[in-house]
Order: sequence, then C-alpha cells, then structure tokens
Amino acid sequence: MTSSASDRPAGLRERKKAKTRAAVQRHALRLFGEQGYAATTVDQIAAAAEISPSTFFRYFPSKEATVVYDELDPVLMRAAKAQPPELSATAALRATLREVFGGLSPEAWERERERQLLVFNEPELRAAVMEQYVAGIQLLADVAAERAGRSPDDFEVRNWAGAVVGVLMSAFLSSGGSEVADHMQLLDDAFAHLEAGLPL
Amino acid sequence: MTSSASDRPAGLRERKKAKTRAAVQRHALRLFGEQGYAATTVDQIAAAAEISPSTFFRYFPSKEATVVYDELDPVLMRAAKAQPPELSATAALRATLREVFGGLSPEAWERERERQLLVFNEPELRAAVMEQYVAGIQLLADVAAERAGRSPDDFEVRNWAGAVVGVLMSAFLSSGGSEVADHMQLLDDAFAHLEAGLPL
DNA sequence: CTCTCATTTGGTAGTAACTATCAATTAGGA
DNA sequence: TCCTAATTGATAGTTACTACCAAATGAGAG
Repeated sequence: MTSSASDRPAGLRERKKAKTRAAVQRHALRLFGEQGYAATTVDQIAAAAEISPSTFFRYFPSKEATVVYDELDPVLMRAAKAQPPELSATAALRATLREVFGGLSPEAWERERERQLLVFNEPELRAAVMEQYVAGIQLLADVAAERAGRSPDDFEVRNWAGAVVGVLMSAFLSSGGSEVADHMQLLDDAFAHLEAGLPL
Repeated sequence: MTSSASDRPAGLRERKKAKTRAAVQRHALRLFGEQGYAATTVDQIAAAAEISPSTFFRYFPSKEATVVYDELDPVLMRAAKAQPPELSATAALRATLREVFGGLSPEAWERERERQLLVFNEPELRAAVMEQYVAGIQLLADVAAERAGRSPDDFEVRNWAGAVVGVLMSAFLSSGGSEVADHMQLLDDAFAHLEAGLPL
C-alpha cells in the first residue's frame, strides 16, 4: 500500500461497494419487517438487491449481520474519549449518550428504532445483539480504565462495565418500542439509580 | 392423564428416556471437549450415543441445548424465595448464591466448570447463554419485586435486576476458568462493590 | 401369556444457512 | 490500449434442523 485508502474522493469501486452494502441492508430490513426474520431467506434478500447469493455473503458474514451491525459504536467511542477527565466514569457515560443520541438525525432515530423493534421480537437476533453487549463490556472497561488511570482488567473497572451494560440491556428490554425522548430520560434515571447503589 | 407422571418409581420407559438423555449430553460434552464445538456434528454425537440423528432432535431441540441447559435454575429460584424477608434484595441474592453453590457436590462443580469453559470459548454458545442471562433478568426481577412488595415491571426493580445480571456476566467472563472458591469470593466482592454505587 | 394400542424410534427427503472454488467480468493504472 | 487485480456469479458441497412414514417396543387388558 503506497497510500492509505482511508480518504480522498474514493474511486468508483469503493463508492459502488458502499452503495451495494447499503442497498442490501435496506432490502434485508424491509423484507424482515414485511415477512418476519426467519421467513425471509438470504436468496430473497439477494434477489431484491439484485446480487447473487454468493455476493451477499461477501458483504455480510451472516444473515444476522444485516441487522446487528451497529454503525454507532465508533462514534460513541470517540465521544466517550473526548469527555473532560474530571467527570466520573458514570457521569462521562451519561454525557456521552446525551451527546451522541441527542445529535442524531430523525431518520437515523427511526432506523434505530425499527432495528430495535425487530431485534426485540426475534429470539435469534436478541442473542446476537447480546453478544454485542458483551463486547460492549470490554469497550466500556477500556474507556473507564484510561479515564481512571487503571488497568482494563481491574476488578472494579470490569464490574462497573458489567453493571452498566446490564442496565443498558434491561432498559433496552423494558422499552420494547417506546418514544425516543422518553428513552433518553429513562437511561439517565437508570444511571442515577445505579450510582446511588440501586436502593429498592 | 388419569394420574400425574411426576412421581412413583417411574416405568421402564421413563427411566430409559432419562438414561438416553444423560448419555447424549455426556457424549456431546466429551466430543466438544475433544474436537471443539463447531467441529463436532450432530451425527457424530448421535453415533456415539447409539441413536439416530432423528432421535437426537427428539431429546434436544438443538445442538446448543446439550450445553446450555441449566439444571440449577429452579434450585436457585426456590432458594431465593426462601430467604428471610428482612434482607435487602442484594443481600438475599448473595445468601442464595452462597447457599446453592456452597452446597454443590464436587462432581456437579466439575461439570459446571467444564460447561463454563466450553461456553466461554465458543462464540456461538456464548450467544445462546446470553439468552439465558436475559431470561435471568426477568426471574430476578420477579423475586425482588415480591420481596420488596413492588411490581416486576417497576423501573427500579428491573434496573436492579439488569445491573445484577450485568455483574454476573462480567464476573463470568472475567474468570474464564478459575478456582471455585475464588469465584464465590469474587462474586461476593462484586455485589458489595455494586451496593456501594460502583466507585472507581 | 397374548393381543392390541400408544409411544418411541429410525430412515428418507427436503430446506436453508453457510463455505470453497473457479471462470467470467470489470475497474484502474501503465 | 493492454495488463493486472478486484469483484462477481455459478456450481457443488456440508451441516443444522424439519416433516413424515413405517417399523419396533413397552404397557396394560383380556
């Protein structure tokens, strides 16, 4: 590689690939919504997107991946790292969520909501998304560790990350398909409750 | 059904079924350990247990189920409900875990540890187990709600359950295959940290 | 003990998610 | 314009899982 391919206008090739990828995902989500996840075959998705089934698997490693892929993860990471260091781990997290989700376009929100609705109702997908949450433990632990000047393997750091992810999971499960603003408020309340030691 | 089949010496039929079920699971776990989960086919398991592949699926709904099935869940539930009502939700949980896991036979421990090791190393299985954890949120919320005289849908109750499950997940992930006693101690420390509001 | 009936079993055929591979096409640069 | 490398489509296979039917087998009635 003589020059990084991560910038510049991007050749026709790259643009076409991005477009195909987006089209596949769009048709997949549409078909899942219309017929249900299990009832939709990869062949149908490929046909709708006008590619061969072989090509489908070149763009997505699995049928699940069309739903599970989360474009927000890197954005969240960057926002988290940019929080002022004097904030506590939980406070920084709350600020990050407010920042990223607050700055989301209405269409992005709508897509996100549809995705969640789908994932919520299909057991297979729920399992896949939970894997993402588990990966999230690691990510959160990394960020919190750096902020606190501790190791990501530190017991308390990992414990914090686990509890946070648990709270997120629970919030996600409770609010099957509720309103957006409510959801933000709910998360904020949840973290406040967590910081208070979860009194019942 | 003129009389419940849940007691009495149990006919030859029932005994045979239980034996077959156990044999299938035993061979499955053995093969998974020897060759890895993905590399072991259902046909191999069936052959080892001397049944047909069809019959395998009559005993277990999926290949996953041979590993994921958790015989401890009902025991935990009963122990949790038997805790004195003056304990806080978290204290009751800690007591329950100490009780159930403390009273486990060495063989049961060994089996449990092997299962966890397997699940820990196979992504597919991890996803399946996550589903269990999700179900666990509901169970915990139910028990805690009854104890606190609140609804299982109560926001704080669900939040507590989510955080607890998150802590369990994290502890489970951190300690890939450590010693048993250590694991108990670790869990206890984790819950103490949680009750203190997770200070870093 | 024997006959019958419901349950259990094995086999066959099929579907759908992937994987590996190879030949044909196509974009980009010399 | 031609060469090279990336992208694609098609073909053939594997594996988890389902639906179905026919043979075997345990349980109870006579």
